[in-house]
Amino acid sequence: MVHSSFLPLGSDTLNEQDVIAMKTPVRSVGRKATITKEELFQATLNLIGPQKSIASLSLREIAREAGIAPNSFYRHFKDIDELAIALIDRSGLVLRKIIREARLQASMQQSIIRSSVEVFIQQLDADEGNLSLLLREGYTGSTSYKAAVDRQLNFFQQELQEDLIRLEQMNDSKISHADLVAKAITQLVFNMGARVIDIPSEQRMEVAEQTMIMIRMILEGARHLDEASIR
Amino acid sequence: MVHSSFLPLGSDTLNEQDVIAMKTPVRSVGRKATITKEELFQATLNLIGPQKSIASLSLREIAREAGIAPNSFYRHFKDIDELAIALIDRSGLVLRKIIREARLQASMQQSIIRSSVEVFIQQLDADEGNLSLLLREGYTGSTSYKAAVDRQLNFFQQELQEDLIRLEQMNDSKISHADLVAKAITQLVFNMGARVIDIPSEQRMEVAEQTMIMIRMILEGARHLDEASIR
DNA sequence: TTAATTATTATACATATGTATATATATTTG
DNA sequence: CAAATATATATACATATGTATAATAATTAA
Repeated sequence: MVHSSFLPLGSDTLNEQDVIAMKTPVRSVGRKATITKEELFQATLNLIGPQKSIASLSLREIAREAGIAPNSFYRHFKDIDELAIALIDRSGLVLRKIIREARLQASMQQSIIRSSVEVFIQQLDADEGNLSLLLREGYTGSTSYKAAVDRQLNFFQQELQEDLIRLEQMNDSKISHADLVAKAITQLVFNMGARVIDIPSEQRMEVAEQTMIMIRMILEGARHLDEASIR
Repeated sequence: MVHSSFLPLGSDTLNEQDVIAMKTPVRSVGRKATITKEELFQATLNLIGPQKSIASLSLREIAREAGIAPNSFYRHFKDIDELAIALIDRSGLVLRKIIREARLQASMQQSIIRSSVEVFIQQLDADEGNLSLLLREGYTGSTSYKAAVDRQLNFFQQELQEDLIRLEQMNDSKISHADLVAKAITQLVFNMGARVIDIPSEQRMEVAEQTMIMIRMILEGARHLDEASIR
């Protein structure tokens, strides 16, 4: 728990507890020791969710959650947009961890499909904040948000493409349009993530299974595409 | 239905007449003659865009754009959420027109792929407001927004599935998992729409071509999936 | 230590918001 | 045509927001 300050600033409307706490201030009136960017990130992650995008947050809201004065925000970010983009980049790191873990499992001769999808969903539980942020802001958000998300998705896609080529070579088969295959799979997986994010875990696996079948279709299709007539 | 019965709110599900009936507003001195729901829809569509979701709009903003007093809003909708859901449903109509047109072209023995994707993009130009709304609110927005969008996407998916089955029968081939094929295609097409929405027309066609290849992969894959070993 | 610098908070203000209440004006009804 | 009703506007208010300015406390430099 990083965001909690010593003051009950959480709500605007004071309750009895707050009033009592004010009689014996545990914190010096002047100032909090230090504010880290990470605290502001965490506060933001606490506030956003499947329902609430970054754009819908106010500066004061974030400051309140972080337990700092509104103006202190400016010492760290120019405005919320600047924080948002930094946060998106940060979430991209989480994502790359996922693909790397998936790659590890895939190179263990397991299915790259299963590992990708399952690790993705797994991670969704563990670190919901980061991932949901990425998923959402890719569709909403300003142009610069989208660009930031796109940058991160490209990492995912790129590493996936390399895996695909490597695995196909091992299997002595060859797929056409490896780039598009990687792109399509990325889209489907992220779409899955977006839809799965606010449903209970049990139902998630069903969606995951469906997604795996879709991915199998794409892979099989890519293998047979040359032979197929173009209509 | 929760609406008070004396209000001329019509039905929740809009028909095509409602959409077409866009009256030009007549301004009188003291007061506006009548405010139609359609005017509020239009005002909202004017305000939102690739950058701005419904959730980010204020009631006063919409009223201002519609040229009415803030309080007049309440005569037509309980709050912005109610308007948003009605607007999503309305946009679904546009969508269904698209799939119908695509189906028409497909039954002309043209490729269902090409017609689906091209008509979709075409429509994106003609009626950007409606469609982008649907695309965006499906990922952002409250749970009820998502549900509303989902409802509309299911129409698309359902009709597509029927087309697929019919076309495959005509070709004497058979695909497995027709439902998943329809779902995957729907996802890819909508994803395409979301990405394409704020880029110039020339570049759109490239993304469209890519999407068509992806769809071909899925179709080919579905045809060969039975034979393929499940790994 | 003391002075200088930096980070944080306090106060303040113009502006925007949702909505309650009251009033005015169309439209419908008798 | 007038009364009744439905519908739009005007006014008002409590509250929230971004941010400018000033004051204060912690940290660093001297």
